[in-house]
Amino acid sequence: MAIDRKQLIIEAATKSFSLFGFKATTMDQVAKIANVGKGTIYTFFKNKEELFDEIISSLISEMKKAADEAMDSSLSFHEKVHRGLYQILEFRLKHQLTIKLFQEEKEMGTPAVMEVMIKLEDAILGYLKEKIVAAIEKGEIQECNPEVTAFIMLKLYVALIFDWEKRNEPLEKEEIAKLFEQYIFKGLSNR
Amino acid sequence: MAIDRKQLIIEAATKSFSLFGFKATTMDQVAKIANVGKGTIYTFFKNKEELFDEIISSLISEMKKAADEAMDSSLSFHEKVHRGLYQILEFRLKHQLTIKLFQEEKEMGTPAVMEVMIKLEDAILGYLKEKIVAAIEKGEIQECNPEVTAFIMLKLYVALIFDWEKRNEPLEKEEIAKLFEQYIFKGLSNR
DNA sequence: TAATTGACTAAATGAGTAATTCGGTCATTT
DNA sequence: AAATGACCGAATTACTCATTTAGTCAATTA
Repeated sequence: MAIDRKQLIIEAATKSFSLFGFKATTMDQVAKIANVGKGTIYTFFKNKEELFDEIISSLISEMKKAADEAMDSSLSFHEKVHRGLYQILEFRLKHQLTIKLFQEEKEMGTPAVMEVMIKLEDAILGYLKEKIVAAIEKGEIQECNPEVTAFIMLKLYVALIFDWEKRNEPLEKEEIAKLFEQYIFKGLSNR
Repeated sequence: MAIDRKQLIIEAATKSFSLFGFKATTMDQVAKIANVGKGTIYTFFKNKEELFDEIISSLISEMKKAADEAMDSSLSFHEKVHRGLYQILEFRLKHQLTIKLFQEEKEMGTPAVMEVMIKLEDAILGYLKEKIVAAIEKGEIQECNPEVTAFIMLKLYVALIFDWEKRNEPLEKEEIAKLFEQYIFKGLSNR
């Protein structure tokens, strides 16, 4: 069988997006890295954005897989959410592509990138929401609005992992888990 | 007594910063609005940034005053924090200057504005921290790290008031209070 | 003849630069 | 002594034009 040109293109584009970002990646460059004529790219993808989208979709799948693997059905809901969310946010910190895109979103506000970041956040929120709905059904947690709860959990994590670090010493993974438990799962009150 | 030129300048600058932002406000413009020679501004303020700073300092005082007034010593800690924080964040939504600066920070990243926004956040966090320390001493809430707790409370509020609205129907004041109570003060857990 | 290619085009970009604007000063005026 | 605005160098902006880029399509290849 001949070489899988589509796969070559995806790999080349992923490499280039990770290295230079979306805007600074040219289709000529992708074609060259993939050892493929530029026209060939357009037989598989309608345009640059669609190529980008396909790459992001696999990224989202990878994230879900990583989160699922970090969970263990024997764990409490609280531990599950903590490990899953932490895994997803670690992903952001470790994978070149997500780092580059995060930076490009902030610094240049490239529209295609902004769009894709919203998609990414939606995927995380949807994933979380599923877990929350299941936990309510199983009676593991109180009745609550799953949408708002997913939103609060994600924001709290992002704040603790990314925002806190901007002005303070980073928090340890265990500290974050403890804070998460203390606030979301126990509450501060004395009564 | 002759007209208070310093006050005129402050008022003119506040108006212009509110209307056009920091960067787009020129000292000539401020002088013209204040009906004052440009040189006069420099007898009261070292430079444009110092003028800006003085305006922000009064803004912070105003915020503190508004928050204090919204609290009532007969209220529970939870109600106090909710009302105080809500007041402060309402302030942001209602006052032209804070709206403009918030926008300028995001869209243009003007250095002087970024600096001032950090100062503003620090003021809010410091204020919150004080209230938390007092509440721990009085036994109204559990032992906790006041810095982190203030940070979490502010982030949660900002998320619920500003970020949630970006993609969903705004939450009512009462809903926010309820969510705040449910998560920070009671916790989600069933155990 | 179906898949692949790269020269080509119109549109977008950005480097270079000329012109303008701005923050801050200070000699003059009030 | 206080206030002013013309003035200055630095910074920003507006503009131009050469280059680059996404996407097309006629020619080529297998």
